[in-house]
Amino acid sequence: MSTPTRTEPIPRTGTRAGEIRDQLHDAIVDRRLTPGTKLVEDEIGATFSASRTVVRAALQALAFDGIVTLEPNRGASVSKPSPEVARQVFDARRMIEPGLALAAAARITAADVAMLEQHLATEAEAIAARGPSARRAEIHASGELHLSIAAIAGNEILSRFLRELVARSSLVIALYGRSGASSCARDEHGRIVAALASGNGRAAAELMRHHIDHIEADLDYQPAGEASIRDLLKL
Amino acid sequence: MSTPTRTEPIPRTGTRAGEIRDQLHDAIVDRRLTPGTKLVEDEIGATFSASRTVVRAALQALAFDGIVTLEPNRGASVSKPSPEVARQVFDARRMIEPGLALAAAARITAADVAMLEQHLATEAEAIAARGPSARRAEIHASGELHLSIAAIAGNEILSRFLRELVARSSLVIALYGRSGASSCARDEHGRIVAALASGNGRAAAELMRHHIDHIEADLDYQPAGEASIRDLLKL
DNA sequence: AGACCTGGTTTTGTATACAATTATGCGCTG
DNA sequence: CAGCGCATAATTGTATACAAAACCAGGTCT
Repeated sequence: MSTPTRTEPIPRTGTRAGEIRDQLHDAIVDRRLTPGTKLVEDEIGATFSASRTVVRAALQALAFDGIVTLEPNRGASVSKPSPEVARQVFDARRMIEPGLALAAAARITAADVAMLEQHLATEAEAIAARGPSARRAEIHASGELHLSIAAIAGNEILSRFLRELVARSSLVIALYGRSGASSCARDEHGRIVAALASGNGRAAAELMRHHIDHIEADLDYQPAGEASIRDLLKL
Repeated sequence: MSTPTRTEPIPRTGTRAGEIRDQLHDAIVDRRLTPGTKLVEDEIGATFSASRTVVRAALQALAFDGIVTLEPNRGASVSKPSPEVARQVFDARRMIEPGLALAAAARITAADVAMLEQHLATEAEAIAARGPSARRAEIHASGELHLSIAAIAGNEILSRFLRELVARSSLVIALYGRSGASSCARDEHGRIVAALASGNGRAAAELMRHHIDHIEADLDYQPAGEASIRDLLKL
C-alpha cells in the first residue's frame, strides 16, 4: 500500500468502513451525489485508498439505511425512491416525530433549548446565504434540528429510525421537490422550538405534524425519469 | 396495494449472505441462540459451507438490526440489550404499533382477516403443546401476528422497523421475562384481531397499546449476569 | 436499417492469504 | 500455590486473486 511507514494518525481498526460510510452518507444527504448515481466499488476504493472489502461494507451499511440500492451482480447506486416509497417515508415520519416531540418536551433542559436555538441560527444563516454550498448547509441544518429533537427525547432506537427517514426524505425532496418552501419550513422550525422551550408538548407535537404535512405538500409526486417521458407523450 | 402477506425483508445483497442472515435471525429470535452467545466467523462459515466474506456480510446485517453486537477486533455475539435499551424498544413499539393497527383497520380485507385468524389458530396450537419446539413456534407465531398487522397497514418502511423491534423484543424477553403471561397475550391478540376485523381502528389501536404495556409489565428489568451477583451481595 | 451474435472489457461475488490483535496455556518465580 | 510473562494459538481486519456475470462495441446476417 501507499503507507510503508506506521505514521498513520488514526490506525483504528474497524473505523475505516465507518469513515467511508459516513462520508458517502453526507454526500448523498446533501446531494453532492444525486439519486441514480452509480457507486462503483473500485472508484470509491481509490478515492479513499481502501480496498473493495471495506468499501463493500460501507455500501452495505448505506443499503440498510435505504439510501443506497444494491442490485445483485449489478452494483450499488444512490436510491431513487418511488412515489410510493416517498409517501411511506412521510407517513412514517408523521407516525414517529410528533410523539418524539411530545417526549422531548417532557425532558428538555435549558442546555437543549440553547442547542436547538443554535441550530435555528445556523439554519437562518444558511438560508440567507447564496450558492450551492449554502443550500447544502441548509439541508444539513434542517435535518440536524429534527434529529436533535429526537436525541432530546432520549430514545436511541427511534433516533436511528428517524436518521434513516431524514436521509430518505432528502432523496425524496431531491427527486420530487419543487424548490422553495424552505423559508416556510424555517419559520415552522422556530415555532416548534418555541413550543418545546415552553414545555408545551401537545403544541410541539401538533406543530410537528403540520410541519411534516407542509414539507410533503411541497412535493410533486411525478415519477422522474422515464415515466415523465410517458406522461409528456400523453399530454 | 392490498398486498397479501408478502413483505420483502430488507435489501438482499447476494443470495448467499441473505440466506445465512435469515437462518441466524430465526435462530436468535426463537432463542436457539441466546443473548451473549459468541458468533465466530469460521464456525458459521463451516456450518453453512461459505467463506468468511459472506458470513461477515450476514453478521453485519444482523448487527444493523441490533440483534447482534459487533465489537472491533473482538468479533460478533448475540446482543444482550440493557434494561435501558429494553425500555426503549417498548417505547418505540408503543409509538409505532397503535398507529399501525389504526392504519391496518382502514385497509384490511377479508383475506387479511382470514390470514390473521390463521395466525391465531397456529399460535393457540403452539401454546397448547409442550416442549421447547412448541415454545419456539409460539414465539414465532406471536411475532408473525404483529408483523402481519404491519404488513396490512401497507408501509414497508414501518414494517421493517417493526421487524427489528420484534426481534429485539425477543431478546429482551429472553433476558428479563418471567415466564408465563403468554396466554394472556394470546387472548389480547384475539381481541385485537376482532377489532381489526370489525373495522374498529380506534379500538384496535387502544388494545394494541395495552397489549404492549402488558408484555412489558411481565418483565423484570433486573440486569442479568454480573449485576445480579452484585444485587445478591447487597441483600 | 435493425436485430442479433460475439469478443473483449468492466465490475461484481467469493475465496483465500497475510497481517494485526486478542485470547490462551504453561512454565517460572516468589 | 497464586501471580506473572511470554510464547503460541485463535480470531478478526484488510488486501488481493480469480471466476462469473453484466456491459459495450462492432460486425454480420436477414
